[in-house]
Amino acid sequence: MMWSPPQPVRYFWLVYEITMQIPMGQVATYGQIAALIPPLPGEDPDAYRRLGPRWVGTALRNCHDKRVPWQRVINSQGKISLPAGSTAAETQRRLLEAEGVVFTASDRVDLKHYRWAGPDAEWLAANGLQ
DNA sequence: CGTTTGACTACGC
DNA sequence: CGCGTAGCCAAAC
Repeated sequence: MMWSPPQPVRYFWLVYEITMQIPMGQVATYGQIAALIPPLPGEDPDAYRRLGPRWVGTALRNCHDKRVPWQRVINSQGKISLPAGSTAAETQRRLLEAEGVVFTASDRVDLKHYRWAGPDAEWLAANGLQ
């Protein structure tokens, strides 16, 4: 990868764990997931804020675990971030539509309607977050 | 050694 | 809503 978080393994693992919490038919943004992962003591909070969303994308790009519903993670504009027109992007859209997610005429998902509210406090506590 | 490039965002018009 | 811009940073060219 071109750049990586201070502790790639921990970061990637958390991205996968969090993504697996997203319910079918709902979506989350890269930034939304990044915001759930706090820097460890001594790590640069600023770097997490600036680069977190990128790291989430990198983590999902490198994910080979089929249990992870990577298709439910899209960008802050409600659009698919994979290269437009690519087979990968088409696959993501097809998977989401199969879950009931509707795309607008501008190939966008209405985040107001489909955005995941985030993990509940119980899950966060059980995973040492917040 | 300068430029391009990524599964990102926020912001301006 | 569509586009451009800036911030970002290390690897690949």
